[in-house]
Order: sequence, then C-alpha cells, then structure tokens
Amino acid sequence: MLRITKVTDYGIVLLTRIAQAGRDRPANARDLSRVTHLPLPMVGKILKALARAGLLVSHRGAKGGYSLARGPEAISVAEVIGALEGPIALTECLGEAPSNCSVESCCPVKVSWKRINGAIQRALDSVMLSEMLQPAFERVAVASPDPADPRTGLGERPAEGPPEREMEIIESR
Amino acid sequence: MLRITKVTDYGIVLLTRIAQAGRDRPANARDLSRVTHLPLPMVGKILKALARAGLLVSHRGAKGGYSLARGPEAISVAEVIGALEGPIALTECLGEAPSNCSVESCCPVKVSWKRINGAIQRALDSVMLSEMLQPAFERVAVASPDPADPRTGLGERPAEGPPEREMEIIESR
DNA sequence: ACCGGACCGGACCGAATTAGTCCAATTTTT
DNA sequence: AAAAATTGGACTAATTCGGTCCGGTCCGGT
Repeated sequence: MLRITKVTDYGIVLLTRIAQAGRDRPANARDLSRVTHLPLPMVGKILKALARAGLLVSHRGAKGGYSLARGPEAISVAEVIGALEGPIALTECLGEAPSNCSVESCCPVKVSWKRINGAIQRALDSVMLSEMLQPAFERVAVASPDPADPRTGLGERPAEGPPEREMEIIESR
Repeated sequence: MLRITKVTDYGIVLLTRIAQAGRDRPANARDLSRVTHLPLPMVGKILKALARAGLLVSHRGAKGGYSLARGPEAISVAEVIGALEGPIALTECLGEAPSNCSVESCCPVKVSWKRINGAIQRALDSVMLSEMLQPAFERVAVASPDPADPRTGLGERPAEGPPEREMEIIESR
C-alpha cells in the first residue's frame, strides 16, 4: 500500500491538463471532465480544493474556469498532496494534530520516522508538475551528482526546456 | 497524509523491541504488549503477520515466542511495510491488482508516478531495522540509482564533501 | 436588466478500509 | 498429562474514502 488517495491522483492529472492548456486560457470543470473521463462533480470538488490551497486561480462567470497560479515548474507534487490530503506525515505522531499515541512518550522509533518522513517530503518536493507532463524523459530518480557516474539518457531527452532538477531525496552534509 | 497504517507503525516498534531482546531469547506477545503498552490482541495479530511473511520465526509452546528471522541490519523498513500492508504502490495502477482506473489507457502521469514510487521504494528499502534502534545514526537511507532511468549529469546541488554514488537521505545530527 | 454559464461552500451517503477483539485449535515444554 | 504459548480465522466497530448533490454567488453576454 502506502498510497496517495484517488483525489490526489486525479488532482495531478487535472493539473497537468490545465498546464497543457496554457496560462491565459482558463480551463473549466466541464471540459476537464470530458477530456479526463472523470466524473464532473469529482472534478469540481478537486479544483475547488486546489484553488483554495492557492495552486489554482479561479475565474468566475461565463468563460470562466481555472488556471495555474504559478508556472508548472514551480508547483511540486508535494504541494499537491499537501493541498488535497493534508501535510505529509507517515505516522500519526508526525502530523500536527495532537496525536494520542499511547506509546509516544517512550517511543523508540519516532525520531527515525521523522527523518524518513523528511526524506520523502523532500523527494516529493523536488518533483515538479512540469516533470509530470513529459512522461518519457524526465529523470525522477535520485542520484548523487557524481561526475564519474555514467549517464545514459542524455540523447533521448527532447531538446526543449532547460535541464530540470534532479529529484533529490536528501541533502548530505 | 500519505501515511502508513498503525499496524505497520506498531510492527516496527515491536520489531525493534524483539531485536533489542537478542536473537537467542524469543520474545512472547504478552511481554511485548506490556513493554510497548499496545493491546495484546493487536500485538498477536501483528506478530502473526510478520511471521507469515518470514520476518519473524515463531517458537511454539511454553517458553516460546518470536525472534527475528534475520539480523536487524538485514531487514528493511520497506519489507515490513510490504509484509503488513502489501507492496508499496502510490497509485492504484502501480499495484498488482487489475486496477480499474478509467483513465489508465490514456493516463499521462502513470509513468511519472512509477518513477517516484520506485524512488521511495528504494529509499525505504535502504533503511534497515538496525538503524531504527539507535536514535543517532550516521546514514539513514540512500536511494541507489536506477540503471534504467535516464538522467542528465547536471546536479545543480553544490556537492560538498566527497561525491558518492549513493545519495544520502538523512544523516545524524 | 436579465439570463445562463461557471465557480463556492457545504452537507450528505454508501462502500471500503482500518483498528481492534475473540475463540477454538495446535504445538511444545515441563 | 497439564500448562503455556503460538496459529488461524472470523467477527465487529469506527474511521476514512470516493462520490454526489444542492443552494448560493459571481460574471459575461444579450
């Protein structure tokens, strides 16, 4: 398991569609529902949540719709998850709620979870929406900036766009 | 959100306790329940599952109990998660079940999720139970590079310290 | 000024998952 | 033989998830 909710999954799909549509043309819920084959009420619900979280801006009235609040390279997957299902917290005691874990006071593993959680948070934070658009070529996995590391994929990437950031899971020190 | 289940959380705690007890002395469910303050039936259920998955070996009868099937440095957090809540699959379509996602055939983001999922999998795979025991440890996790994953060589991160093949996810403070 | 398209903010419900419990059977030690 | 301990499965309650619906508000076009 360890899965994200369907709402979040749908949310990413919707955001990629909106990004493809372009910044100037807001996309409305009905069209998005048609193109993604997702039920309209669901689409509306998700878009509302994303707008409330500040990832989308809404344009009301006729010819209205939603458009990205920022460029797709400035929206991380972690933000989307955070907007649609709350902050990333692998265990209950890592959340912000009071956490009534009976073991917490003497819990031997909380600190470890905290670090793992931070690592995943950073990983998800470094994957941008723009990287979800072009499925074939983005490098998502992690690697250290080792110059001796043989790189294999340079040739297959489309020439457009600046080289994106690697998904860095961590920082070393 | 993005959380693991409580069962998994408890499972890790129990495993660390068993590991601390040592290999030769099996720990029984009652004692574990007492020391962890977790309800006994829950403890039994979790230990059963872990034994079925091959992470624990059970010794029946009086003076019985459970002990680790392998050393704590050979059991990864990912394995525990896999044993208690199934394989790590961020989205439904990444699991092994048939996945009735209506969008799958034309889903633009599945391949991206797949890579993110792989990265998290590797990260969790590299955190060993032995590392959960001690509050301070040097390296918490690394994600090894995926050879099938195309990447560019431009890590924009200022690589201080000796560049390693593996990336350090976290480290001790 | 009106009307229709589109978003807004909820409440709401059924279904699936999760959390937790219990009991009878089996096995091993004493 | 008896006691101690695990095994396996069924079972229930609570929470969350997925999905829907409605009245209201705002905006653009006629």
